[in-house]
Amino acid sequence: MSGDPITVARQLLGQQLVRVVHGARLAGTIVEVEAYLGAQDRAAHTFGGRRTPRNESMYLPGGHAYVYFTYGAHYCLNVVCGKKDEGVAVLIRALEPTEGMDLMFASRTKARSAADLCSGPGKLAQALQIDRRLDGIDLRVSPVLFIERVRRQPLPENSIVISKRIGLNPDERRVGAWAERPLRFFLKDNLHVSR
DNA sequence: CCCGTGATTTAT
DNA sequence: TAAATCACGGGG
Repeated sequence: MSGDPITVARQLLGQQLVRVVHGARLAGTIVEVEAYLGAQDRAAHTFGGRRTPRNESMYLPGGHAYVYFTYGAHYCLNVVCGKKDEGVAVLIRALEPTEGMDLMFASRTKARSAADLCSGPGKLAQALQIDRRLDGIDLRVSPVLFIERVRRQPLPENSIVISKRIGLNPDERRVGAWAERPLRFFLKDNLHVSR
């Protein structure tokens, strides 16, 4: 959870994201992530060192949570990595649910199957009851949201697929060619990846 | 394919 | 103060 965001992104694949609500565990295996590279990254919230009330927690030291609200409806969870004030993070885009699926279905009334539960950043936030109240928490000490390192080694290279990041607009002058950069990592053939 | 959604950011 | 943006999801 500290280090460069591409390395951290790959290390996060295959680990468990755990949320505890009223003593119950909701958890899933991380199957899709995206790296955001900070000031140089024209698609990152911290591009050019921009600092606003919304993105302030993205400048915290590695291991903290950056949770933001977007499109009037959805929360997205990032794992901040790197050092204080670097503004780099990994967006958690999808999980394969492993624990507390009954509670996830209760939070996500639109979900028709297990694959609908956490197959997108907004979906997993809803399934795990993640909102702005968790913005800025330290994932390494929090009892309500944390990562369990169930794998010691990164997954084999041939089980990971790399692509451009989702949802970025290349026509937007600010983003430009950064929309095409290969900074999305997901598990090959996994049914819980978004789209 | 299109559209709602509203907080947040950016332009006047 | 006003306008534009948006690391999305759901419905046709």
